[in-house]
Parts: sequence; C-alpha cells; structure tokens
Amino acid sequence: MYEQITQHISKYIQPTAEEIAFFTSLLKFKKIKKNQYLLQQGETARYESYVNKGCLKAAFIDQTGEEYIMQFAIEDWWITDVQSFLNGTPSDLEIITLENSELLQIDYQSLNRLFKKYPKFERFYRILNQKHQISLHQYFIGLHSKTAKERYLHFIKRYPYFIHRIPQYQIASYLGITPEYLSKIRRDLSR
Amino acid sequence: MYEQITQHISKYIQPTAEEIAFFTSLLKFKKIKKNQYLLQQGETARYESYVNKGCLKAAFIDQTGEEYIMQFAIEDWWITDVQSFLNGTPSDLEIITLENSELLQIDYQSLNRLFKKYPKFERFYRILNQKHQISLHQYFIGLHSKTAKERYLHFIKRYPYFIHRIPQYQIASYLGITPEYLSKIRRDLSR
DNA sequence: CGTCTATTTGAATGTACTCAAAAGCGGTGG
DNA sequence: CCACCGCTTTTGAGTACATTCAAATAGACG
Repeated sequence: MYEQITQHISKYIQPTAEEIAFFTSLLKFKKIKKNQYLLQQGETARYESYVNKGCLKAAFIDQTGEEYIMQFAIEDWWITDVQSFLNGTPSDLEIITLENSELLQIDYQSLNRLFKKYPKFERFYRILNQKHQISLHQYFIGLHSKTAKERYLHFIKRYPYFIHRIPQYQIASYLGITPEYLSKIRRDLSR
Repeated sequence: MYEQITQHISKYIQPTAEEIAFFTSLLKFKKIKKNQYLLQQGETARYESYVNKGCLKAAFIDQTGEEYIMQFAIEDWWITDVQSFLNGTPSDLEIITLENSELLQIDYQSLNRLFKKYPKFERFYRILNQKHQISLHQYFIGLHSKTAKERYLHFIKRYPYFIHRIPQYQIASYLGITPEYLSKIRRDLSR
C-alpha cells in the first residue's frame, strides 16, 4: 500500500527505513467512491490527501452556485484546501472524487509531530509546496492566454492524459468557459 | 536595517539572537530606483527579495509582448520567480520596481546553508511558501469571478491600500483586462 | 431498450476588446 | 508662473469573443 508514496517521497528527500515507517504510521487509508465529497465548502480541511489511485477535483463555488474548478488530482498528486488545512478556517473549496479513489491522508497534528520528530520532512513539504506553487503559476499563465481556444490547446498539450479521463464540461469549468463554448471550440479545431 | 525583517520572521518562528545574526549576515541590501528591472525574463532568479521599503510587480510577458501582472509586493512581502529561483532555470517572469525601493536579498546557496545550520528556518520558509500559495489561491478565485467588475470590486476590497499606490493600467493588467475597460467599469460604478 | 447524463447545435445577447482620439495631470524648463 | 511634454485615464464607435437559453443528438449504464 505504501510503495508508491515511499517512492514519491524518495524523489525529494532520502528518508531512512525508520523515518518511512513513522511517516506511514501516520497515514490513514481511505477508499472513496466516485462523485463523493471529500470536503464540502464550509467544512475544515482536516487532511492533506495523497492520491494513490483515482481522480479528484477541487472547486470553488460562488454565491450563484457556479462552480470553478481550480485543480484536478490524479495518482501521485496531493490535494487539499491549503488555506483551510493550515489555518483551520472553513474551506472555500470543495473536493469531489471523479472516479473511485484510494487516498492516503495525513492530518495537521500528525504532520506537525512528523516535522518535530524528523525535520527532514519539513524540507519535503516545503519542496512539495513550492512545486504546487509552480503549477499554480503555470495555470495562471494558461488562464491568461487571450482566447479560450488558446487555453484549451495549452491544456491538452500540458495534460494530455486528462482528456480521456475527465468529462468535457469539467474541463470547461477548469478553463473558465461554458461547456457549450468548449464544444464549439473543438468543432472549429477539428476542421 | 534589520528590525523589520527580524520582526517578520519572529511572527512565524522563535529564533535566538545568534540565529538572527547568522540569518541577517546572509542578506544583501539593495537600493533600487523606480521602474528598474530586478529580474528580466530569461535571466535566472538568483535571489529571493524581502521588501523593506517600496513596491514591485512580477509579470509574465507572452509571445506578443503582452504583460500579465501576477503579483504586487510592498513592505513586508517577498518576491521572486519561485520556479527560476528553485530550479535555476530561466525565468518566465520579470520583476520591476514601481517605486524607489529597498530590498533585503538572500541567494539560493545562502538559503541552503541557513537550512543546514538552523533547520528552524526550513520551517519559516515552508510557512512562507504556504502563505504565498494561499494568496495565489485567493487570486485565482478572484480571477474566476464572472465579470471584470466583480474582479475589480474584489480587488479593491482585498487590497484597498494598492489603489492609491499603483497606476490603474497596472491594476487592469493584474485583473486581466484592458485599461480602457477598467476605466469604463469605474465610470459605471460611480453612478 | 429506456433512462439519465453529457455533448453538440443554433440564434440572440452581452461582455470585453481594438483602435483612435480627447482630456487630465504632473513635472520641467523657459 | 505658465507652457509644453510625456504619460495615464477617459470616451466612443465598431467588432469579436463568449454566454445564455432551448432543443436536438449522442453515449453510458442498468
């Protein structure tokens, strides 16, 4: 169950077997079906979740009920509402499974115990955060491309493996356009 | 010169006098005039810069030469191109002063020496990165608001002190709209 | 095969952009 | 102190990009 996440961590730091053992002892395994809430808006995000298997989305819902998807997560990614997780404040985002998924979750307290006992992991999380930050930057650059067509092309170039896995109307939301318009873009492109 | 940054750090960790002394010894003081490049696109970001005084922007420039401002930084903020700084790769962003400014800069090597000697600072930087991440999240949520008017209202609510300090056409860029259109939004609002 | 959900299509509308020009504003030098 | 210059903001007309709404078509699943 822990091979994948162990490999993942070993990409960034060199933990000993003992450190790994302690780390994995803090993880909670969670199996969750398709289309389920992992986190609802207004709840506090208690966990940071590593995706062992499956696919999820994090979305912001505005006053009118409109959904704006901010992140997709598949195998080997982490997902949470950072703000809520760190500050213990109610979440702006909701997180929902798009497929049957398996997660490894760590809560805030455990994470801090981990940092205290093995400061090496502090480094790991810093790097992880920075990578996340970088991908937000990339997302931003994509979002600002002038036209929706450019954004879509950018998206399929960057995340080709998402196309077959995520419904088109969800991709539209991520790109900040309506499903109808995305459909029209695809029609144009296929000519 | 170092009181402000010392206070800043003490908000997140409790460094000893010795640790502070070592930290500040790594900092480079830089005075820089208005409208100067701190970092040009394509250069490598050698420093992470703490703003002691002044105001800067970080912007992405696309192929057509269009500028997309991603961040403003004023007193007590940090600014760099994270991606370039961490990976040593050429920067996507450029960073320019909007006012005469005073910075305290730390380079990548020094930062790593600091982490090695006083792991406590690893924690500081992790927290800093997380805060930055949170503000990027907020920014995206803002960017996704349906209309430009909503985005502008969101902006002036969140950063009222920027309004008097940053030219309107720069704010327009940050909001992802043209200066002309922002002007029209303001006209509408004032009726 | 029928039901439910996702995608496509089209027409009308609205939001934001482009381009060009005018007005406002601050600083500098005569 | 005023006139001029450069830069920012405002205005307007015309246009393009993207949305809304309604309906038809396609796909997935039991």
